[in-house]
Amino acid sequence: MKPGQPSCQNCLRRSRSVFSACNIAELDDVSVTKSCRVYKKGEPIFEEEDAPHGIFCIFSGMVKVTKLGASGKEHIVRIAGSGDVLGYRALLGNGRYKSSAVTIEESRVCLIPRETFFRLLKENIKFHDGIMKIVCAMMEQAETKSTEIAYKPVRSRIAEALIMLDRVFEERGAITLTREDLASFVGTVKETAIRVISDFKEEQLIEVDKRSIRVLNPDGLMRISNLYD
Amino acid sequence: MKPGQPSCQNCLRRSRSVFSACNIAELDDVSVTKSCRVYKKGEPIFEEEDAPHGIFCIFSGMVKVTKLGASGKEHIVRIAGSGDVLGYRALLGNGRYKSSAVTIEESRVCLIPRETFFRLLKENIKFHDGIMKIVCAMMEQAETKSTEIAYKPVRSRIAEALIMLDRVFEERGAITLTREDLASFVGTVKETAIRVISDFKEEQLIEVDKRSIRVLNPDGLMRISNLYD
DNA sequence: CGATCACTTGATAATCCTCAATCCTTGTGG
DNA sequence: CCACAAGGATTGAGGATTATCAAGTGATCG
Repeated sequence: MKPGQPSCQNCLRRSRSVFSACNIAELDDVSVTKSCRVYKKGEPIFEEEDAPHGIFCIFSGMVKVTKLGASGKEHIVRIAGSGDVLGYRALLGNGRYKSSAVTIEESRVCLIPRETFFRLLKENIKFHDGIMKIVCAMMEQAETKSTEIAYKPVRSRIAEALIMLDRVFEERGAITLTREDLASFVGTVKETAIRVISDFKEEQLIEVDKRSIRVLNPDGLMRISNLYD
Repeated sequence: MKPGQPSCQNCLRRSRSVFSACNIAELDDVSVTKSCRVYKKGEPIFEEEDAPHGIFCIFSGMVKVTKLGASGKEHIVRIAGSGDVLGYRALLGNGRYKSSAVTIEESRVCLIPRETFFRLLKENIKFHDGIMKIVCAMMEQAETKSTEIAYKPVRSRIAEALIMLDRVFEERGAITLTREDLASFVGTVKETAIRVISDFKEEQLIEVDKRSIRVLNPDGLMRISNLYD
């Protein structure tokens, strides 16, 4: 393990990550070959059309995965946190990144080189299976998302996003996304997001303190999310 | 091979499908274990929340893959044709179908049982790799689609869809989707789709004959698709 | 402690959906 | 082979939703 780098063996989120499929020797392999660094808030980890050199694993912090949409608007595809991996698709699909990853808070992120990744993939069936399951889950998520953007009104989409983000930000105790990021996560503009959020506050569904949103009534939000089904 | 069933060895689309990675013995395995049948136009092949028993391979015909959206509207996730496989995600992800597949014309479809599928997956690395690439490509496609539905106007989305469908319907010589299906493919309603299509006809970008649409000026459509980027 | 970034609000306007009525196409049964 | 039923396509009017623009106020950070 290189100096100043967190070891995979001691990674708090390991049990909940794909690397839970790896044995000690394999984790050692990863620890020795990876290189980690701290990204400041707002710093890009990789960008659309870059060529991949490995997969990234988030040790701590929060990252938004984005795609550039029409008229330069960025669409947030998903929010990734500690224990999540990024950039596997470009490697597996043998192409370039088709999205960018940018930290939304200071984050410590490890880069596991492609050779190590493919070695694990080949030698550890459970790891391979785990990656496959992630890709399938993401595919499903993306399809669901486009269906929802197409046919659910903004109010419902924001209600749903808040429920989902509440889980992602669980350990933070509150959702701390800018209104703009929240908007681009559900496919709308910040002004609209602001209005809906302030409605939800009125309706006591959430509690807002500056930048942070706390969900008070998930069932109520869930109902709104499905109101127009 | 069971009587009345097309053999994989002679499948016209084999060279362009994932099964191009298979050798004679493997194709034989598939041919012997699969079961094929003809689905009438509009007949479902599988439906959301069904449990998967294998993967489907389209021998001939056209199939729409759909998801149920808000207020019962169906969203067409993609259009699959001859040589395309369906239903792999539910098997790989170890879950149920999260979308439905319905024929949009009479189609001959083969069901390859899960055991055969997993056998191929395990024993043929190239096949495995091919499936992985498909899943990655579909994930990318879905993410792109949600970004576009979020930020591109209907006119642009329809322009783009026509270009893409033109390839899918290449051998038919024209795009033969109902206005309603085209609408639900781009995430709008049939009336809006009809108006945009008739604009495109006015502008000589396409040629319309009854139900079928022929693209005359792909570059013009491409320009419209990217107009608001 | 100023400057930058985020948030808020209101007015206005564009886009797109809904509803309703009508017409055309296609396929089917007599 | 014709007639009619059913499904698909079309058009127009009206209205809801959501985006845009503008003009602030409040927060945060070097």
